[in-house]
Amino acid sequence: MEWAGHSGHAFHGQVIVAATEISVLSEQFTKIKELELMPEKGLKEEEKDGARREKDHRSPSELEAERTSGAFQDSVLEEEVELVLAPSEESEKHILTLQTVHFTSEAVELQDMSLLSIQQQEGVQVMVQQPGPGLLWLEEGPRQSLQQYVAISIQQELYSLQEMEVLQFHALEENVMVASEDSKLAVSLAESAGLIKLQEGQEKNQLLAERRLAERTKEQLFFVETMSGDERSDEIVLTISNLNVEEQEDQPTAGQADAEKAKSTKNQRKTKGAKRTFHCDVCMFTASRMSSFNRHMKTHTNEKPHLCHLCLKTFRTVTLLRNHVNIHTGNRPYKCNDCNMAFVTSGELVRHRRYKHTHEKPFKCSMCKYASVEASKLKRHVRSHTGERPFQCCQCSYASRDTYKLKRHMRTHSGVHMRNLHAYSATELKCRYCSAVFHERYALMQHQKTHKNEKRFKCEHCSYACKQERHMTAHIRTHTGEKPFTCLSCNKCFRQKQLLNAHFRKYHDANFIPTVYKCSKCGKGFSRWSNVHRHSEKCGSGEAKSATSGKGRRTGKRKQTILKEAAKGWKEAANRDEATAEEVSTMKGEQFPGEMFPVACGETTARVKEEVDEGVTCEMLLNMMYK
DNA sequence: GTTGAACTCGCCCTCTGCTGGTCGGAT
DNA sequence: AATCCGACCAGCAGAGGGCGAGTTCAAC
Repeated sequence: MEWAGHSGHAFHGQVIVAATEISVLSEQFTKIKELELMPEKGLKEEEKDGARREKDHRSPSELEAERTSGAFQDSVLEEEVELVLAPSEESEKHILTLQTVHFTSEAVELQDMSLLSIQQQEGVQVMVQQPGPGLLWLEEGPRQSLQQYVAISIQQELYSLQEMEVLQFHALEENVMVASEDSKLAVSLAESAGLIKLQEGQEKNQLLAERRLAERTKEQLFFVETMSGDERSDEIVLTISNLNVEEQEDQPTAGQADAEKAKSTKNQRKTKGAKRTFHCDVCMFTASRMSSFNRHMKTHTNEKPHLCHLCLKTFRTVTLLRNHVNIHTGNRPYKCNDCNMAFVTSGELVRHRRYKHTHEKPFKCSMCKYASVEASKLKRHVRSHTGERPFQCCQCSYASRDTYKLKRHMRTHSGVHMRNLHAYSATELKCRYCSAVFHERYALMQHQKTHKNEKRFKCEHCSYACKQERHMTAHIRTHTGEKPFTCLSCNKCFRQKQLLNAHFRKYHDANFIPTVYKCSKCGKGFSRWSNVHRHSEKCGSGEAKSATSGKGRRTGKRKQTILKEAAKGWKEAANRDEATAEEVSTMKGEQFPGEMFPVACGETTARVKEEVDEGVTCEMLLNMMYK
């Protein structure tokens, strides 16, 4: 395994190899990197034409680079360095200790290069201590398990992903039967993932340790992944997963043709009998096919190689890019037959038709009659039953049942709310009740509340005080004698408009029937309720009865309250379908027949009938119900 | 490996109900 | 003169509809 950096930096790792003579120039790695820019293509080429042909297409400089690398590899054979990559327990993840071994040779052009050997220490994670690029040494240990994972953590402050951008592997493709030096494939670490396969049949120049490995195992398949560590650890995690599942019989040799390869692949699977299962090291994902596994692993990366040339937005797949471009071009091939709507995908059209036309709602609530077009809507709805509020406001105790409500709520902590209430106002905001001045509307409102129930308007001519300015205005006229309201019929003048209105009704309105309040004991009539009350205390009758225009026994205000309450109850009953609209409409205009109202309202109806009784028509009630 | 369908997530919108403040008319 | 009450408005929250776009999966 080789690591190569760019921009003159090199981080060169070699599988199970060490050397005292290293003559690898950074620019050679740059060329390797160029090859790696199209790893999939390279992979395809190799799979199609074989490793040797792929090599033959390389430029002379690339060949030179490879020869150099080969020389390096040859040389390192002379001085083997101990390395350990010893998987043990099945499906167990190991953390390797990285130790550094410095080169002593003066010939090493990469002066900062150091050598890393890896020793397994289960559960222990040791960081690289010294800065600068180095060699990563891996040696496969006793092959005991079906799946083995090795995670190597390297502090990001020492080696950024950019510095380790290029990672060159041996055969990377599933079931690729060639894993010779010549079939090296480049995979960018920026892609975060790649496969390395070590297997039987290494060529002469293959690394010694690889030979050891091959001797012990006929096939080793590693999945190598890099990712940024979390914010706290600030490190790069290199995960090497040994995907070798079981020893295979009748395995084809490296020199077989493509047709043979496909056949052999089938044979392998057939021979194996059991299906391979690929487990994602990052999440719980498993896949039975390598292609699915690879595709899934891309979801853990930010790799989006497909660029929209119109807005420079990038996408993971060609399909996504194509859909996106359709948005630019307005190309919406899926048109609704029932309206003029059109969509990019067929799924959107189906959903649209369910919402607008077919009203098919496959997702039904088990607790009520609610049904929805989409599962997410049902999930959201169920929270209204469970009371679950998983979205907590970070600034107050409010929690919402969905993300949008929380977002909308957050506006009360800023945006609309803040601008209206808490924004600084250059103009002075004066208190309407005193001389206080504020520059924030919220502060003004809070201050003005302190004036509530305060008789802040005080007469300068007497001790009179009141709460409202309009009352003070009327009072002042008692001192000034001003009477601005004149009766158009008799020219009599009044200080208040309402006094003029009362005068007009009493003396100039022929239809006006004055309210008479009668004492329930003696029947004496009064024009004001307060006079009846005062009289009844002397008369000993207790409660006086209102006889407003002879239509009721309660005061108008009390009757209104009763009717309002009853109307509310009836309306609720009507909403529960206990009274149809048709039934209700037939009541209109009729004298109050309580028995015609919904049975559920019987109690309320009876009370109203008792307390309000005659003079109340259904129309009056219905107007209250449906106004 | 590609592709399309199904699935999923997230955003924005409307409708509705509740609450508090203000104002003017009624009592 | 004092108080009550309804209309109106603004702000907020609950519930649900509609759709854009990303992800997963299986067939080819």
